Amino acid sequence: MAQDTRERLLDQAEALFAERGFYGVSIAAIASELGLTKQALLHHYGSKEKLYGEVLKRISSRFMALKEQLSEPDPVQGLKTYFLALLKKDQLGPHATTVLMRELLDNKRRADTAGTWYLKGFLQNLIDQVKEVSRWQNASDAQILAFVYQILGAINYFEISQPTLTGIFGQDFYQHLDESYPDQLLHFIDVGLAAGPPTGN
Amino acid sequence: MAQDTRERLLDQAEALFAERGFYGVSIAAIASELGLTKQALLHHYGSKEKLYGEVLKRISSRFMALKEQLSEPDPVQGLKTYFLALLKKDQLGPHATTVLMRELLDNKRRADTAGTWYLKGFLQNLIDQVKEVSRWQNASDAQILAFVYQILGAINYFEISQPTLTGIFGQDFYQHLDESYPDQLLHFIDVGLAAGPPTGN
DNA sequence: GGCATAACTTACCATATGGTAGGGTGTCAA
DNA sequence: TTGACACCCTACCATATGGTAAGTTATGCC
Repeated sequence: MAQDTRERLLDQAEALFAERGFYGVSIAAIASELGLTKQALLHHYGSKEKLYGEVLKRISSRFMALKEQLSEPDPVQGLKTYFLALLKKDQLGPHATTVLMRELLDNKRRADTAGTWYLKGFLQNLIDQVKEVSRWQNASDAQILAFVYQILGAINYFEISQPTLTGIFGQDFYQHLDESYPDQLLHFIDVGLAAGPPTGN
Repeated sequence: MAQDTRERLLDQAEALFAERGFYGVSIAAIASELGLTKQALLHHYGSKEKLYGEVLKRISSRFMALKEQLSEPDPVQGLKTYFLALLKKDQLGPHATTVLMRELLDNKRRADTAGTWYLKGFLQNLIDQVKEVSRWQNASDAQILAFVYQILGAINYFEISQPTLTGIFGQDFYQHLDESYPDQLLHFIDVGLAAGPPTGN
């Protein structure tokens, strides 16, 4: 039961941090959602910062677990399943990318590298995988990273735009867009990989 | 002079909202940066919410002004200059995209459509422009929007990742990456436009 | 049974925050 | 000169917030 409460607090924290950001949520609000007082939360996690750290830690461990998606015979196929796993939120939970996006935004101020260590491995995995693709074998790391970042941006930016896009174009259109987006993404991964890095012509 | 103070407050507000987010900044902090008290700010803008609204308003007007970039004889070239203008922050100011990204994140909760009206025109412009490209004439709006969103994501996600990427890979590598990114982006716009929307094969 | 410890609770506090009220000063038009 | 107004300030306030202190209850071990 105790472990259960700890975990449920972490779940709530992740959801609320994603929705409102670190400063937009009070620890009282998180605890209250489970019918507890903030002191229960402080008992388990010590401080708001530590709680937030635990949230990040759990998310990054989920990210690391994604690595196995890359182990496919065809490197292109590996990348595609990997990015698809990022787009679908099954393995990361619905709030992971949002929390990370906020973390990127706040990182300028925070300036601690605590939350970035796992990102390094994450990006390095992707870079190495792209290097397996024949057209990219002679590409520089910067070129590869730029390509990877374009895909990541396409995934994450679309993700956080959902409410806004729904508001603008209506729910039906968004649903249609959401359903076709994975194919669109895979298409452009294919095209991008096949085209290779830019040549200075 | 009065107008000057108003504008400087708005500038400061934009910068600080971008850095720390709406809840991360106090109006006292904004005013203090100019050697004023928060009451000076309240005198000019009434409330924190209204100030934030003015910040958004000014940013969106800058966005609208970008539209003229599209009026080039070649639609592909028009898109390229347009996206390039988004990537370089000359015309939008250094904080515009960051503020908008935060706004997208908070939009779920805010759920007001106040900040989205200009986005509709903005996206519609892009959609119409892509339709001018021969390979895309028969594409659905959803397909086009998906493509546009991939580019927008590539631009904006990269933008907010700067501090993190610098932390991970070092300043030199980031600078190199940053310099080559525009070409990378243009390359993949070219490739993506030339490839056309995905065909169901 | 006794006792430590986990898992909470109610009080309490210092601080920060957005906003109100009202005063002072300069400017400018009548 | 005087009145109005813009501009900005010093109080002041209610509320929210993160965190401490200390007490209560349950649980599990000896």
